[in-house]
Amino acid sequence: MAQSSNVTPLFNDLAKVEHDHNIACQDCALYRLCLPLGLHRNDLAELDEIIQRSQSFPRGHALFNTDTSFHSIFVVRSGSFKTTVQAVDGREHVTGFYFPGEFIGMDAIYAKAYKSTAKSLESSTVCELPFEKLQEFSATMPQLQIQLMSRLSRELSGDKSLMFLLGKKTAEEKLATFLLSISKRFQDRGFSAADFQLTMSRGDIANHLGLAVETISRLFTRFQDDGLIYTKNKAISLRDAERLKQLCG
Amino acid sequence: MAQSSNVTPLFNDLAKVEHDHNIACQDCALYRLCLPLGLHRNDLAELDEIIQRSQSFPRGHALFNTDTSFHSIFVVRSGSFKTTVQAVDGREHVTGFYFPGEFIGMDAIYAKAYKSTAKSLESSTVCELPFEKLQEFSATMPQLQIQLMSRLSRELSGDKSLMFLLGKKTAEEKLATFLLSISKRFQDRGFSAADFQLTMSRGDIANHLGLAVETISRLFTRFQDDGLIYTKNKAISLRDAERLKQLCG
DNA sequence: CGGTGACTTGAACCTTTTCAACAGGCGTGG
DNA sequence: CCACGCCTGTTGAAAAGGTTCAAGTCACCG
Repeated sequence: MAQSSNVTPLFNDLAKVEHDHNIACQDCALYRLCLPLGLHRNDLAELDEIIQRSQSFPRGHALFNTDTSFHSIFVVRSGSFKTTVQAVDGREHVTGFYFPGEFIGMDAIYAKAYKSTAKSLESSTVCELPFEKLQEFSATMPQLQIQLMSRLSRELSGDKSLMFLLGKKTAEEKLATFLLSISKRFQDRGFSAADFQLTMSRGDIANHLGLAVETISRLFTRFQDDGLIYTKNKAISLRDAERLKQLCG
Repeated sequence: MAQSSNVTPLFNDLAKVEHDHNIACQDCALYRLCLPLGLHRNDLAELDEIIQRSQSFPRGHALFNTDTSFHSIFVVRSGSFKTTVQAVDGREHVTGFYFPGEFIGMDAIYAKAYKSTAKSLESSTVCELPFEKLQEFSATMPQLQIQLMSRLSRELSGDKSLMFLLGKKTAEEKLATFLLSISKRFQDRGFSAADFQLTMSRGDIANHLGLAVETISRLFTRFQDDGLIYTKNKAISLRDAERLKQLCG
């Protein structure tokens, strides 16, 4: 288990990502979740050329921050990341968590500057997509363009849900929603929906959900006492996803 | 003052929008804020053809809801809108307010279905952009494509800030931030940054900021007592924008 | 094995919500 | 044009959900 901590991948292919830094898009286990989906074979080969596959970053590595000049958007290849925005007074908000196949840095496109910071939560790798070239390619690959817009739109839609969560949900509903969201994303990636590692700290979860760490801690305890989940440090098992769903509000 | 309630436009041109439903993009006062910015003259003329300019909607008109089938994204031409997302239990969150030149419905692109509802806050008009055609055009107009991505990206970035606001700011900071944001947007549109009409209700503001109506009401009173603002029903004057800015956190 | 940071637990506190009552605008219809 | 009624907004008092503070435990890493 080199870079991704999440137990045994159900798709054998997914293991490949961990070991080969230079695997091509068409052979990548993430293909069906990733940008190239729907591209013609030739186009894909071309796109493949411009993608820069990173070496493994250690936990806590900053992919970019607000001082980094904007040239690329990133796709998580293995591991996981968090993004944060900061206020002048130092307060920080965790705006999202990102897993393999998910895009980071799209909110930087319009200003051509990163407005946020991205940090790895564990040993991780990314595919770097130089934005200029991506845009050039889009001009001749309508499918690529559609994919990019689609990605942006999906994140937008997710953020609206997150706004609802932050603005309207109770602590209990927030955590239940969060756990199921993570579960779903692991499942989509061929991992168990019930048992997984929370790669982020309790502090990160609390921050992301607009709660205090203590509240998260208490909720974990209560959920466990109620037989909804079982936690042991970073590991978590969803014991009653159905009841958890009902708690989402 | 037919459709837009916001006092006297500083740009004379802006008044035109109010009266001529079929004004072309290149003659539109919103041009510099809108999608066509940067398009070549010929391309613009082509784009112009596919844009459907709406008649005036009354206050409370639903531009779309989750049952509407997705065909178009919209640009506000005059007036203002709010978008909301709903939970199964009926709870609703106001995810944003939209003013002339701003885009509505971009979060629907990826699923080809509206996940939210858009309602006019006053008598308003929109430009409807059929999405299929927009995508066709984008294939041959790189500038259009860039504009669309840019718009999506900007909204994304704004939503991250909103998440920070909802998750980390106090009631006071939330309202101060909100007022300055609205002020800025009016200013960008050639209206006074200091004096304007809040076209949305206190309830909408409260909901959007994740607060109770009573809290908003109390804050308005307090801000007024402190000489920061002056309110009379929907009308508001920012008396001390500097101090307001310091309250934003 | 020891130290440091992450997590947990308890208790007091506080900001915001909820409940309740009232005032004020606005639109409708007489 | 005024009166009525309803919805929106305001204000006060009580309640609560979550935070903060404080202390202690636990896991991980050098």
